[in-house]
Amino acid sequence: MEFTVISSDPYSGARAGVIHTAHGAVSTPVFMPVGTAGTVKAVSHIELEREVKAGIILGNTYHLYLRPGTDILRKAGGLHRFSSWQYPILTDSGGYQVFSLADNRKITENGVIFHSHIDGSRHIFTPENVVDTQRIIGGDIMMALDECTPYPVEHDVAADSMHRTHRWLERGLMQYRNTTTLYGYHQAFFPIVQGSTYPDLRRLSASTIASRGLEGYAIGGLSVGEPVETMYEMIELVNSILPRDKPRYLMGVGTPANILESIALGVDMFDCVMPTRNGRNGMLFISEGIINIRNEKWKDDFSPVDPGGVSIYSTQYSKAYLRHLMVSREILGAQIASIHNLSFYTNLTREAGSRIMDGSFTSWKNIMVEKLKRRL
RNA sequence: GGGGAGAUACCAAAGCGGUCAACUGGGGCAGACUGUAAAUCUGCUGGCUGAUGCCUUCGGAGGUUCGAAUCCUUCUCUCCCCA
Repeated sequence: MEFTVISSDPYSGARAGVIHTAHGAVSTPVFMPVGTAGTVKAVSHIELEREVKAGIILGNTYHLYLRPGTDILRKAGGLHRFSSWQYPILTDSGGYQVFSLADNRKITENGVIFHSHIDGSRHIFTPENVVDTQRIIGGDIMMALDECTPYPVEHDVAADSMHRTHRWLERGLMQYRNTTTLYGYHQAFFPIVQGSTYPDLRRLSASTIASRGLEGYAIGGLSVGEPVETMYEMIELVNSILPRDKPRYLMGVGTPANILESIALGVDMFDCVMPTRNGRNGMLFISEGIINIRNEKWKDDFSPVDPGGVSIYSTQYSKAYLRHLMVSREILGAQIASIHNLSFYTNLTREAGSRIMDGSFTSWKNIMVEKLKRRL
């Protein structure tokens, strides 16, 4: 994997670049739709390619390990072939499930013991076997097993957790280096910075991880409930330490405004379930702000979902029709909302990239952030 | 013509003397959602009120009772069965 910074914004930390992977090049800044269980919910790969124009999508180790399971994935020849997606894939390690499935797991030094949310069966995820599973899934970028700490958390708890994540990184890295791809192409391995909202921990975590000489670096444990300003402070601090010549991936973020602000702080890669999950629940991110399409006020608004949208799904269907579909719980409603939101997100990061290259990023970003936060 | 059942809030449907402004569903309205246990979850849904509280409601009218959606009389209307 190769990353090239093409242009840097003179007024902020923003940069535009390209990541070259075995399954193609990805322009950054990039938004990566989340496809947890081998599918970006409600969106086919055809629409993902043609309408969303997604350059790379996510898969999840925990979920894919449980279903369909590693035997099937190996027989299929990896997730690309299994799901018929020919572009890059990044797989999360299951570290987020340490946070989101906190009631079903136990953390030990060796790894995380999960009780399957599907059938209750017991499974242990170690830094090593999570690499093995990701080798089988075959993502272009694999993530180290980390512990996504909740917020708020005591300093000493956050420190213990962070140090464990660092120890797990060493073990995962060893496994990564002692194993090889199963399908004939390179897979990168990204470590994850933790440290909650404590500057000293974030600084230590970033410098520890930056010293590993890897192909990209992720920032985890944010957008878990902390004030947004605190999140930005942590990003800025971490990015001042992470290498400039490698991609920086802010995990799980966020709103359109969050993404633009984070691009300004030097983040290159994003993923978030918001455009899909919130979309399925009626929240639409459009050029003028945020709307809840289920609201009564849209019942006779026959204007396009987003007149400023780039996808035909945004411009062809009316708000009134989409509201009808959502209120009636029709499947098409979830599809249109998801495709619209995702195309909005990918277009936003794409435009950020072109603004960085032509030097207009910062002024544009400042206007857009205010606009995109508005509730209509 | 004879016999029987029933009328409760937007709809359906509990309740059968006080703890009922009235269970529960649906519908409606609004909110939440940030590396997806989510096409999920939460709240409100007679009026006024920040809360307490107050006022008007259970087909209509009248009555019994300290007190009625609940008991009695009567009227109106629905539905079912037998002719």
